Amino acid sequence: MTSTNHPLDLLVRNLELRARLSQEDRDAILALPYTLRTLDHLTYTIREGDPPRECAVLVSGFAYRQKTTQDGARQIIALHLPGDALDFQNMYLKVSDHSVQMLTRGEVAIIAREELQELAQARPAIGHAILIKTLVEASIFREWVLNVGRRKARERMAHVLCELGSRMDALGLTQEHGYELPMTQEELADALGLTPVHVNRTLKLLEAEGLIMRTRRSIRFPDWERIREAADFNERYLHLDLQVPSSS
Amino acid sequence: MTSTNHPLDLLVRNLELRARLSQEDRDAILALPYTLRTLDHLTYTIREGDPPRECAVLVSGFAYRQKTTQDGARQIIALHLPGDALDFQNMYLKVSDHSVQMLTRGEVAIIAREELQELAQARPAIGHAILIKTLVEASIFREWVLNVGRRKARERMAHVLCELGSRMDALGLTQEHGYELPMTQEELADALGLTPVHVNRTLKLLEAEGLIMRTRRSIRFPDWERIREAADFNERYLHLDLQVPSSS
DNA sequence: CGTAGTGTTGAGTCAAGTCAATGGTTGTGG
DNA sequence: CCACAACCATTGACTTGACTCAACACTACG
Repeated sequence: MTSTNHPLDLLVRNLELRARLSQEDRDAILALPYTLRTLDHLTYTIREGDPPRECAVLVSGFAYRQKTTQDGARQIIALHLPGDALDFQNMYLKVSDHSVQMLTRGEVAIIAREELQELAQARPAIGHAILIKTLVEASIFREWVLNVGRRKARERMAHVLCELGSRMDALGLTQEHGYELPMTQEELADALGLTPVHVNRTLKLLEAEGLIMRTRRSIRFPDWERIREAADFNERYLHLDLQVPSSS
Repeated sequence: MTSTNHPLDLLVRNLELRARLSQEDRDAILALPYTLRTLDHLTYTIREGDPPRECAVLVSGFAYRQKTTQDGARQIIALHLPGDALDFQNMYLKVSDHSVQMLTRGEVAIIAREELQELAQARPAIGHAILIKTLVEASIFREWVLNVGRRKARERMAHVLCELGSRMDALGLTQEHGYELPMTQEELADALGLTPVHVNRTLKLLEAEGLIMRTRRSIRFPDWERIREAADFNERYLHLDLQVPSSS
């Protein structure tokens, strides 16, 4: 199922969605030494408390960021799609403050932290692109604080479904406003700050309202505008366009 | 009340807590052109939807980041202390995805976005320091997702009180584990994803448990270890030490 | 000394959680 | 190919943490 392309191709395309790269920049990224590895569901890429030594780039499959409280409650902080670098948030810090784990089985390209840091320093455009990516990730964290802090279960659920839809769409992973949702209801609960039981009820509610259609793990939106509104979803925070400041 | 020092001194010291700067770096920051301005409570530094043109550095007073839902519910995403740059999160993006507002009256040094960006590019150590600061801010966002998503009101409240205590302590703004809490209960509620009424009850509960002492807006912790435990507070996520990777 | 903004308290309601049982799917090994 | 096991989804009955509404008290400042 691996494409015939270079595994880091997705990363390059992902960075280029947000920042400009020259041909040399692209080539330099593709020239990075890496190890390709297939990871199972639940495999950790990094654990809270560990010093980051490498940066994993998701080639296929999905992953998430996660923190837990003392008494074991888990909160999923972010979801990651193919092409995402999983460790930009960690690799410049001494100790990781959260864990990253595979949401599905998938492939990962592992790059040594120093290699990536040197490249970012040697090629400012790449360093800039990485900065932009981390800033956009931070923006998503902020939206999640709002989502979990101030929206009710129905809107909250609709909101993550919209976010995933938009982000998958930007990567061309959707089929007519529908996609495979690679999460169990328990995982959804941990992303939303709810219980699995309530997630189930909320999904059924959205379904009864005609806002979503479900078959097993696949989600479709019969009317994007309607769910967008129900979710209070505004994709501005995803910063999906090229981040070249309007110079004036 | 302005110190006789350079207004950007606090920023330099703040950056140096996390990254190494040379004397030339320090001087270069202090040589930045800026405008000093006194802002009242609730004045916006930047509004969601606006293009960032400048970066405000907090010289005195407090500020916060904020987003609101369609129906007007507000969530405070982060709190800022003197020395914090309020717009690192925005200034490399085309449009701001959230607002920043003064929590108290205070002074702000305003620097043009391009000036700061050019400096960051010309002096890699400064660029690196800015990157580290944004990464630490992102770490705090993540902890807030966990706090709001998975902790009950009592722990949640205790947790922000601890965070503020720790951060103020790092700046030398506390007196024996106590500090002036510059927020109304309504603002606290918006930071915690609760209602003002419940904030009031939760504060009284913590007080009754002997975990905090209050007089008007001032907070003291009779027993830091006890509240730390009650809050499930681990300051790792604040990355309070110098972020030089353990090379091995 | 009056007024506006905060803080405090009580009573009643509701969204979401808990507990517990039942049903469905998928994958695996006999 | 079937049967079982493990995991996941669904549902109902009940509980609870947090919200709402509403009144009242305090404090600071003009």
